[in-house]
Amino acid sequence: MATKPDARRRVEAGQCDAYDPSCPSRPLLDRLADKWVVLLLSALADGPLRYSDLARIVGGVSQKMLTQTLRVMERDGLVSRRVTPSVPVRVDYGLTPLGWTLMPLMYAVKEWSEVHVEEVEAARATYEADL
Amino acid sequence: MATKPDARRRVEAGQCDAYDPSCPSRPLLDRLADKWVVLLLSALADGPLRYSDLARIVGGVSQKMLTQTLRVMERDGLVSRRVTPSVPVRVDYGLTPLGWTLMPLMYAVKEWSEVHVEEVEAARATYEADL
DNA sequence: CTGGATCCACACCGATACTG
DNA sequence: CAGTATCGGTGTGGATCCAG
Repeated sequence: MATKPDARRRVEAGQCDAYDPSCPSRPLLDRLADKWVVLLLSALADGPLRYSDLARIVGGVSQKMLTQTLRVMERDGLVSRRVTPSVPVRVDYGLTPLGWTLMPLMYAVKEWSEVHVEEVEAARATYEADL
Repeated sequence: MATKPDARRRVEAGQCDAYDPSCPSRPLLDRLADKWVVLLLSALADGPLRYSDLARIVGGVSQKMLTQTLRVMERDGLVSRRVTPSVPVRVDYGLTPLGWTLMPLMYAVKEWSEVHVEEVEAARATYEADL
């Protein structure tokens, strides 16, 4: 718990600003602002899931994007990967403590799109009509 | 205020699910899960801003992406665009009531990346080391 | 079952030049 | 000031095949 106060101090001191393209938080934000990251973190909200479960829950995701996104999230310390060396092999993905702090935000974005999609569609229809 | 209860009912009934690629909320989520959307909505948290202000605050954004992203957000009913026909012309962008409900979520994501960037960098270093 | 590897079309996006 | 238009490199991402 030594890095969080430091980071918070840097943020308050304006030393870490996602508005600044040279700040490390910018590429991080770029990785997080991703459709699959939002859906995968949301899917893991209720506990660890197997690779095939994630592929089933998150519809339309290709094997490539599923594996690729999980790798990046694992690399960033958001999800943990546990391999059970059975035959066939079994792999479970779960949220790390760090990923657990991000999940609610992503879940909120997913829910927002579900709840407000009709309002957005209506706005789009109005915009088209006024064209 | 008639659409919101309907939408919420549809969500609770499972008729609107971002996990389903054929649900309209999926392409919406895809548009929202964007670096520039997060930064622009966050930038408008303190009130309307001019085009040039947004370009200055959100570093590294090209004219093309700035205009394009603002157009999509306007079309989706997230931001309002008000033109003052002076010379030279002045354009102000602000959050709509709908955009105002989304802004806190995006702002939270931006702040998360700023606060936790060091932890993520540390996780990445560990991942590289274990390779 | 859980990927890794490859190919390739396409969309994205930055740079640049130009305009009311 | 606030865009529009266009071009071209680059990366994304789906499909497919293969492997442990």
